[in-house]
Amino acid sequence: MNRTPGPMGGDALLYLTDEQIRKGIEAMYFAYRGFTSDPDRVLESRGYGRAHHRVLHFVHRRPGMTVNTLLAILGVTKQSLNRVLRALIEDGFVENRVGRRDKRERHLYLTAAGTEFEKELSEGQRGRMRGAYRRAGPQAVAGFWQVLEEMMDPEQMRQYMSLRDGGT
Amino acid sequence: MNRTPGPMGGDALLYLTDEQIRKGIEAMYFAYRGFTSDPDRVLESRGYGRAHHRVLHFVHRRPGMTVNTLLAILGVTKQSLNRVLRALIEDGFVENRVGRRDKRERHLYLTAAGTEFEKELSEGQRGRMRGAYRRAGPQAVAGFWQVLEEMMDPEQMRQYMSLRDGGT
DNA sequence: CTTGGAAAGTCAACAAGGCTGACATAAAAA
DNA sequence: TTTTTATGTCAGCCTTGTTGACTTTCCAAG
Repeated sequence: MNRTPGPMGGDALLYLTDEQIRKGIEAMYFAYRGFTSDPDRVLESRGYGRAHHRVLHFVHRRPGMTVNTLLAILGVTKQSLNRVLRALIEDGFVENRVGRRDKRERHLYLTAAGTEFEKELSEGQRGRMRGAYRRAGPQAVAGFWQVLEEMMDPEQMRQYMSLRDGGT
Repeated sequence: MNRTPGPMGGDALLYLTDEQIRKGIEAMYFAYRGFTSDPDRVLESRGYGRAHHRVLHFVHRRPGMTVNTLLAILGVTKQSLNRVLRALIEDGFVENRVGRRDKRERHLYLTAAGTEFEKELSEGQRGRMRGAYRRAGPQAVAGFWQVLEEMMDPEQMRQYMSLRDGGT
């Protein structure tokens, strides 16, 4: 479907002026800002930062994930993660269970309070995305997805998709 | 087009499970990371950060913009911007001209070196987006745009779109 | 069984880039 | 003349990233 010459004898590439590309870059910037603004407000009121939100999000998505896995997903150092994770554990939002098969590993879970907090954090974000999806329509959403996928780092994504930490 | 019931008697809303919405949230996170990774590498090699890139980008897009305008776009404090802007001016990438009509204002321009640097910074990003656009196809791109626009803060965007700093 | 390496955690020190508050100067506007 | 606006600057704080060094616990290979 792409690469086929258009009616003007050119091809889809011709429509991608530098101006359009740069507008796309700005759109990503502003959209990402809008996208994080809701949780940011909730986080600030509770004395947390975006780093805490990321931990809560991924632990919610993959309960039982190990610390090492989380490190790989977030792409930060363990010292950096540890500061954030320690706070969340001390405040009772995240739980740290010793691995059953491998006792060196720690598997991460959200507590009831953590689940509640994560829900509160992502509520605005989910509402915003739901609204955007609804107003733009299903076809637009499909396109949105395709382009976003193309922008991700393929190496990174292959790694993330293959994660499957079970076991206590 | 939206809100019209589909062939199943339901409507598009039915397809938006919580799982899909949350996957969309993750897609934004990972895509944004991929999106910034190219310039980040260039910046690091030169001892700059993302904040410098943002300044170069917007000054390139709107030459002659005032400091106040840039502050409004970036949404940071002037103390924070000043640190970054000062470095760019001292290093000869940005120029600071006194306003003609209002001599209190400083209008910002990229120098030749600044234009070059900006180009180098955005090169990878533009290539990535161009590739994503091309592989996903024009229809997908239109949808991508629609959804991104819906995610931006409307207040913020109305403000940005109306900017037009002329004058020296 | 010993030993090497992996998983996790911690301390210290540093940098970028946000923030607030206080203050200074020049120029426009009232 | 006085007030307000636009800009710039100093000092100090916070979060979240970084390196480097070191410990404890435990698995696994020899």
